This record gives sequence, structure tokens and C-alpha cells, in this order.
Amino acid sequence: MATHNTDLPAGESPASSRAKIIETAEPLFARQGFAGVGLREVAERVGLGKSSLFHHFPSKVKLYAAVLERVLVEFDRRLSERERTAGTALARLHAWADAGVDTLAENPTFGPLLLRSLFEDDILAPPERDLVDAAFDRIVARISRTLEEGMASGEIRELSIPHTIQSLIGLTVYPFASDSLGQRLLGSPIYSAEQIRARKQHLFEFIARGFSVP
Amino acid sequence: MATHNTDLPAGESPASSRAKIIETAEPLFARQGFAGVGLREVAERVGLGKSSLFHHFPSKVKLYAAVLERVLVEFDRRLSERERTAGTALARLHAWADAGVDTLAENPTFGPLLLRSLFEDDILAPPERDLVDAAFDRIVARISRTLEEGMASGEIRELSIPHTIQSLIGLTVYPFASDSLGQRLLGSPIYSAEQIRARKQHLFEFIARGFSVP
DNA sequence: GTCTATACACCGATAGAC
DNA sequence: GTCTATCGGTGTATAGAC
Repeated sequence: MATHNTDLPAGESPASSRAKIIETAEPLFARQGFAGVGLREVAERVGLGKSSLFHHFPSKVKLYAAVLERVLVEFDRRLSERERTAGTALARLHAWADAGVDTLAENPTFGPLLLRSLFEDDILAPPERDLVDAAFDRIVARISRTLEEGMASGEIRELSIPHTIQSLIGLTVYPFASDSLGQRLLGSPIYSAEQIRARKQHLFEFIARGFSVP
Repeated sequence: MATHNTDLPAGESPASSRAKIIETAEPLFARQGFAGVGLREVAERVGLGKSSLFHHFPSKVKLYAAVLERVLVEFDRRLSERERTAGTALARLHAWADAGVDTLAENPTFGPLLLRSLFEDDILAPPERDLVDAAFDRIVARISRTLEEGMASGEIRELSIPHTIQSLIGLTVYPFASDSLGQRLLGSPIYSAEQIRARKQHLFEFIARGFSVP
């Protein structure tokens, strides 16, 4: 009865325009950052007039927030798939590192966007900011819980949980944000199958060695 | 004989305006990134008219390059002070991690700027880009050499040098770029004496455990 | 070496027709 | 839901007086 067509082809991208705009803006924000992207460019790529964007998002900031939230939620979802891994805490951390690298490797915008969301803090304001923070907190809580569990059971050595989380981010997310440096350093793109495998192995070894009891 | 006063008060900041502009722009670029900073704001803080900046720097990009280069050169200089540390390769890596953290802790703009220089690659073009790349390469070469040396002598286990460098950057630089996240995670700013100490200890343990032979 | 004035493009955002 | 037209403001950069 609505004037809008809410009945969808089922299976076909309902996406409306909203999802399409988010997907189009995502790589631009990832590469250029919030300030570096103009809505004109986004609109052009979507195939809309600039003003039409404002029908779907009331402001540029809210579009950016929508992009970030989608990334964080998806990243968290990918980790959650491994929540019930094996028995030991260390095995779960290993599985999460594996899932994290897979997710970053499959989505080249995720590394830069996640990194930006972590150190460019003066873009989002309280209303949208809270959504992004909440998504991030879920990820942190997930890891913290398992670290505590492992330390309690004596499986993992005593270490500072916040510093460990920072280290895990630095070891996992950062390398997938620095694509060009990675390429210069490694000789081949970090997004190549070969380097993804190498990165995983490197990361796993650091986790195993860094976390095991003395 | 020159019309400009090239004779300096000796000890007093010669700085002319150039250095002052760089120092003023540095924290702005660190927080907001290249695209997020307007020359109007820089000029205001320096106490000049906007147009006067162009007398000292022919373009915004060259100012940004000058800021980045200064940071990279200074960072490299701080590492170089420990070049002749102790005897063993592992001790030198330890000393460099120590110096790196000290430098990042003393210069809150360095973390964000270094991180930006590593993953925002489409800002600088070949002429200025080469200067920044060269400064970065000196740091990488320094570390690579010592890693190779340690691996050759059997003091350090066999590992991928590029991936290890990426890991060291992620473990050392990244945490000092994410000030607000650090604060939310840690409870107190990463730039507090207490957290600097904690970060160092954490980092040292990861290096010792991650690099030692099986 | 600093200033005022200006050029010209683009910014995010709004109004209102269709 | 998309469009055209337009708003006020800012962006980098230049010209030229002082």
C-alpha cells in the first residue's frame, strides 16, 4: 500500500540507493579520508546528482559514519563466526587472528578505514560516534574476555590486556592499511595470496610466542 | 651583502619564518591530515596572511612534504644515536625500540604523521615524494641490516625481514597514533609516563620472545 | 617579506519543480 | 526519489602594491 516499492525481487540487491552509496563511498573514504572526499565525486560514481545524496543521508558526516559502522559490524561478524572455536583461549585467539586477516585481505578498504576510525577521532560527534564506538567495543570485549580467560587458566602469561589489544591491532590491521609501503617492502602486494599466507604465519608465531607462559 | 639578514643571533631561533610555519602546520596535519587542513588556519596561527605562506612554500603539498621529511629525519636521527649500542643485534634492536618509543612519546605529532606517511600514499608526487621515501628507506635499511646480522650469527631466529619491519612499526608507531583509543582502552593517556613505561615493557617482551631462536 | 585584492573551482547544504 | 538552480563559504593560488 505504500507508495514506495518495499516488495523486493528476493535475492536481488534491494540495496535501494542507500547501500549503493555506502559501497561507492567506502573505497573513497578509505583512500582519501573524510576530508579528502567530495560528495560530488561520490555522486558521480553512483550515477546520481550531488543533491540526491542528501535524500539518503542528511549530511556527509552521517554517510561517513554509516560506512564506518558497516565495516566494524562486518568485521565483528567475521570474528564472531569463530567464537566457539576449539577449547583453549589461545586456539580462539589464533582463530580470530586468522579470521581477521582473511577479512582484511578480502576487503581492501577495511584496513585503511579501521585504522582511520582508530586514530582520526575528531570527525564523528556523539550521536553517530556512539554507534561506531559500540561496534568497536564489542570487538574489544570479545578479545578481552578470552585473554582474561586464558590468563586465569594459566594458559596465557600475565600481560596488560589493553596493551595486548593495541599490539594485536598493530600487528593485524596496520599491515593491511599500508598497501604501497607493504609492496615496496615485500616486493609483492600484501593482498597477494602469497603475502597473506606469509603475514598469517608471521602473526601466528608472534601470538604463540608472545602469549605463552614463560 | 645580501639584502636578507643571513647573520643570525647565534643560538636564537633563526627559524626565519620557514621553520615557524613548519612547526605550526605539523600538529594540524597530524590531527586532520593533508586534506583536512586549510592554509588559512595555518596562516592565522603563524600570524601571517594566507598569501604570505606562498612566499615560503610554493604549494600546500610542498609544505606537507617539508613537515613529513622533518619528522622522518628527526626520527632517524634519534635511532642513529643508538647505532653503536652494545654488541649483539638483539641489544641494538632493543635500544632502537627504546629510542623509538622515547621519540614518539616526546613528540605527539610523530605517531600520527608517521602513520599517515605510511598509508596515505597518494598525496606526495615524485619530486618531494622521493625525499620522504629516502628518509624512510634509511630507517628500514638500518633495521634490516641488524636483523640480517642477528640471523646470520644465529642470535635471531629465521624470519621474514619485511614482515618483521611491518610488525615493529605496528607495535611501536601505531599505539602512539591512536591517542584517544589508547586512552579509552588504557584508562590513562598513552603519553603519560606510566603508560610509556608499560608500552616499552610490553614491546620489549614481544621483541625478546618474537625474535629469539626457538 | 608581508600585505590587499582577486581569480576561479569546489565545498556541503537547501529550495523547490517534477 | 531525482533533478536544476542556487546559497554562502572556503579551497589553493596568483598579481601587484608597499
